[in-house]
Amino acid sequence: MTEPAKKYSKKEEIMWIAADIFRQNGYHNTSISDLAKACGLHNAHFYYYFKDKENLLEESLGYLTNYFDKKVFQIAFQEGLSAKEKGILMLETTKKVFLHNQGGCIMANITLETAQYNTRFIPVIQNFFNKWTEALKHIYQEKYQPQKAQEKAEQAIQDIEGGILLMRLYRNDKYFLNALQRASEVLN
Amino acid sequence: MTEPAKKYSKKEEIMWIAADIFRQNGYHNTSISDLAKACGLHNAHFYYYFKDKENLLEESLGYLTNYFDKKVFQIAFQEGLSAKEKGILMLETTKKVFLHNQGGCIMANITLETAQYNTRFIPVIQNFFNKWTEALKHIYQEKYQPQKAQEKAEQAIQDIEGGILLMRLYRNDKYFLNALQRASEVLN
DNA sequence: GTCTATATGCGGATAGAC
DNA sequence: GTCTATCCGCATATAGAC
Repeated sequence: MTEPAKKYSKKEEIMWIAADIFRQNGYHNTSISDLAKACGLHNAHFYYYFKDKENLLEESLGYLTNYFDKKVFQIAFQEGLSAKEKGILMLETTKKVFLHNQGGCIMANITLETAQYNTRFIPVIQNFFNKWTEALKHIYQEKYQPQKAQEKAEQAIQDIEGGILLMRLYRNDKYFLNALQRASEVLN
Repeated sequence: MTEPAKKYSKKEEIMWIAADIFRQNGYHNTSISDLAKACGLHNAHFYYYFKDKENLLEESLGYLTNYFDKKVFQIAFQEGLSAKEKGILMLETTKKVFLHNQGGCIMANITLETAQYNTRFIPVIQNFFNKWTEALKHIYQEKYQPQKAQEKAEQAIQDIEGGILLMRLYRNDKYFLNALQRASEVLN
């Protein structure tokens, strides 16, 4: 979640910054002008890269899912580490990512803000949570049967997302950190 | 969460309906016109009851917290029931309330949509979660020490709120229902 | 690829008649 | 208390010059 070093395309840089603004201010409360200011672009120039505002967010969410997959979820499938080590490493990375820049999870935010009347973002966000669940499940499977590992993974993700909610509401990390702790204790 | 029978004031009826629209469509994506249509009022008439849109939501959230407290959270403090009975009754009521009308929790939605840049709704939503936590903690205390009961209550609420998120994302109740199940198993 | 100008509509909110 | 009319600003998006 820190700014990408160069070698990234202009479009990728825009998606990166846009995702951060959307996460903090919400979809409907973020204007093209807000994004333009943050990106150092003129309003109209967004429509050169993206068809419209929805498409911009949609592509940003996909880009971010890719980032999470490479930087976080893939840890679960690394060779040469024990389940406990992979769990701790992945949850430690999860912690850094969700605490970045005042914290929060754009996937959860967008889901709760729009899911009821707009299905456009649903598939890409489902893809994010599918990958996350698969990763945790894979780790938990070294200790539990597949069905049980799946349940534990879902429970951990729910606990973490609920923790992020309370963290933002009470401006206190503990709820989120406790959830991470519990997710790693599953492997004890 | 079903419509209130009459004997409620016009203002209460408005808050009730408005909360439902806000929950489904989000704060910024709900216009005064949307609310007016749903309430059978003219746009301008809202400003007779409420100072502005923010005040309308703020009062609605307070009204709803009151409703939850009376109908759900107070179950924890009823006389003549065992902890297990109170837990099951309270969680069963929780289930009905959050599954109503396509489901979702307006407190979580508004927090994630606005908490980063608008502190106005924070106190009333904190009050909601405080009351919920106190209620669950009180039930769990018949089996756990206060500190442990507090942790279990927070964990249950996080699990439930994360479950509501996944329920809405995947259009599948199971995540939410599993969380309720786990919250009641704490008492086994 | 980048910028200026602008179309067009809807948002929240108010004034004031009845 | 209720309704009509309306102000004003900002939103998304496009046209088109350079």
